[in-house]
Amino acid sequence: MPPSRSILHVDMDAFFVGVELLDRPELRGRPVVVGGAGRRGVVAAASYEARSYGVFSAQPMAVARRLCPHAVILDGRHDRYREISGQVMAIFRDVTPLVEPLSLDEAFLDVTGRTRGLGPAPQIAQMIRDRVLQEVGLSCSVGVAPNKFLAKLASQRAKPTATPTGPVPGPGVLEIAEDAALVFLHALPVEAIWGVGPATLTKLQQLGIATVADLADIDAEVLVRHLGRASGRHLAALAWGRDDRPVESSVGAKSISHEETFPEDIADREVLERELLRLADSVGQRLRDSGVVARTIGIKVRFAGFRTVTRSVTPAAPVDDGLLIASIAQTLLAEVEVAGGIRLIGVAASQLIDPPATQLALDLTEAAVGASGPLRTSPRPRSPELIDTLDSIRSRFGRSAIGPARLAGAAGAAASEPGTRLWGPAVPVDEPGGSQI
DNA sequence: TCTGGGGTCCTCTGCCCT
DNA sequence: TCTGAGGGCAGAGGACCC
Repeated sequence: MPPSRSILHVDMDAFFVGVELLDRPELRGRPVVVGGAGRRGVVAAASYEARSYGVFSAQPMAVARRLCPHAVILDGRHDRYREISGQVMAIFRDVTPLVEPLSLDEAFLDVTGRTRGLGPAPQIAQMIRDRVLQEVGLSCSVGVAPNKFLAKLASQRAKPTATPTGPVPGPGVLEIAEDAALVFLHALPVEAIWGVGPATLTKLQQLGIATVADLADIDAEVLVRHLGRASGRHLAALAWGRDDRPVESSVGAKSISHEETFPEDIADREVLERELLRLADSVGQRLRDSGVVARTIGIKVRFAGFRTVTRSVTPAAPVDDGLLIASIAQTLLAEVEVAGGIRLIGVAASQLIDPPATQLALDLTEAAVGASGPLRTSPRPRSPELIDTLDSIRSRFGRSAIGPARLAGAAGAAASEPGTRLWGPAVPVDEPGGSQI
């Protein structure tokens, strides 16, 4: 029997909205929605006042507007959220070094080794809540349990709830003790389990499974047959509250990607290639900022009818130069029929590794050819010194200070910076072009 | 109503090599 | 020389999360 652990799951309450209210306190108490304001935008976060009207995350913004016409709708400011998230994570790391961020607004903490000095885990949880409120000005909810799965369920139960008459505060801290876990767990609907989405739910319902208790009763091999080996075994264990995954404090990114939904579908290949160049440039910049190179480059294309395809290739040498990534992406796009219109395009770098000791991809064209044949457009190799110089100009004057000449003067979606529009296309705006390479 | 952006993980298939 | 089994890897796509 392994020794019992004390795991916390800390989840910020309506984080993006909370950050906006820090900067605009006059909006407190009003329904506030953060997300893409354009025709194809979706809701990224809603205040509990807005949720009382039926607004929720991932909902199309058009629906949110109809449900709550008087809501204040704000565009997201990702840099600001990242900054505040850094302050919150610093508090967590002050409590324990074992912090595993899941996203900007939530993290697992293993406080097993801190209970002797700081008191029982629920007391540590309350201390964290108090500190986040006092030092950052935001509220959060904390789940306390012997493992990650139960801690996450607990934090969801600790949160405020939205009711038709307005928000109702939650307990803030909720502990699921080991001996009470099964009673709590088996009463839940099966979709409460982390990892059971619409597709898995349908399969489980076909097996007559509606609650976690039903799931616990069924033979694990039946689950494996219907859901696959990994998912089947994992769900069978979770149904009994078993989850021995450790809190991992140093998990590096496994892929870096940028994608963009256009305000209108695009069938012009030249425009799409320009978009790929812009996205690839950003991906390359982030790879270099992270000090990694990518073994695999892929594109994602979503057609007008919402069908999505991906294409990827592993070149002979790893890459981190935006121009080269763009060439690879454009080669992949050449295999895709775009005449019917494209609503989304994306570039992804995966299989991230440390840069090789020797300078990578000096012959860039050869590196990119790899297994996939010749590039559609062969980039002129850029020296590491040139790339370093460009990076330092951007670091000093901003990302838009300098960029590929092909992007200069591009309007609308093609002119904005990937990563700045998070929740759908905005209304196209004129932006000044930066310097050119 | 009409579906974002950035991720992770898993499964399946086909290919290559032994 | 041919054939089949099995492992490893790449590529594509699905599902899920926040």
